[in-house]
Amino acid sequence: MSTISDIIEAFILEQLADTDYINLSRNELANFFNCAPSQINYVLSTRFTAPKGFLVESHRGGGGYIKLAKINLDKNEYINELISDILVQDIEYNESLQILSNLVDMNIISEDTATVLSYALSPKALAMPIKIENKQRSNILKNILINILRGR
Amino acid sequence: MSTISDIIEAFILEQLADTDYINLSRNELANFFNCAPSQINYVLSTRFTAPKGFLVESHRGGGGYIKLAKINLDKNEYINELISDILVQDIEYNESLQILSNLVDMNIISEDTATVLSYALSPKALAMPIKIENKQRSNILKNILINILRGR
DNA sequence: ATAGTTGAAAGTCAAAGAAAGTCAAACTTA
DNA sequence: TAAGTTTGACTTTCTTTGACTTTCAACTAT
Repeated sequence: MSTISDIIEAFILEQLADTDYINLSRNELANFFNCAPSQINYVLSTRFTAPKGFLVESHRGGGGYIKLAKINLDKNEYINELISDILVQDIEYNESLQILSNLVDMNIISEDTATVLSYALSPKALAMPIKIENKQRSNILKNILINILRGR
Repeated sequence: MSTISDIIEAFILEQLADTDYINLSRNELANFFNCAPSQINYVLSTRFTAPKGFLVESHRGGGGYIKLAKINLDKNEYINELISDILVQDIEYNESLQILSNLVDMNIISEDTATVLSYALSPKALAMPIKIENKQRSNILKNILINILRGR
């Protein structure tokens, strides 16, 4: 009935119960649960996604780790909506400016930061031989928001 | 988990805390930390790089040493150097973090802005089916700097 | 003095080791 | 059968180690 993935999920959730983030060792976890290391990736990518309120960050190599953080999804409707509805699509430069200005109005980022971000999201900054500008912009914005949510 | 390299980095940073430069003995350091001498080179070349604001100078032979100095650049000089020398190449995530930390030190951007930018420049934010991540990062940073220069 | 020798540094580079990531095939189960 | 799960081979990234090289200063012998 309950799969290994469910059990691992429960285990991780428990670790996360009274703290904002934890550091995992993929190999140790896999060893502990007697499963393939990639099973951990499977659990993380199916159960600990951004829309569900989690942020995953990792390092490879010696001393590598996986950091798993909770983000506060219910704090702000607008950001939630951005992450799960709006930013799943490609975003034009003008739309992104509108979003930035909203974020400033809501005191989520400062005006200065918005200005710098507008440079970062400009068509020139994202110009590339291959035409994926709007997807990039969307992806960048989404990542900013997810990380901002983690920090509060 | 922190590696030997991290520990050596912290040790060196502490030595540097209240002075502009220090002289290291590679062999003594390696001996102290019980590692291969070349490990010191590894730490220096990955953690004490020019974009992060360090200058390494050394002499071989008897009485040899490694001199490690913090450099303090003039604002505009630094920005110009970044634009014309460093950001003509592709930039790894770690390098970009070093650049951001420098920009904060020099009061070119605020700490908050740097944090948000670190999200925008993270491998995840720039992940795309096509492998142009480092070029994108460089391009975005360059555009930010050009616009900052223009705006003052 | 001058050239050559020696030993004490530091540098280089590639191989080995230690993580985590990817992806598709095989397996389960509703 | 379709969706979700499990596994394992292969890849990528970062760290550690060691063998070999280069440089320099001090010492020797002429």
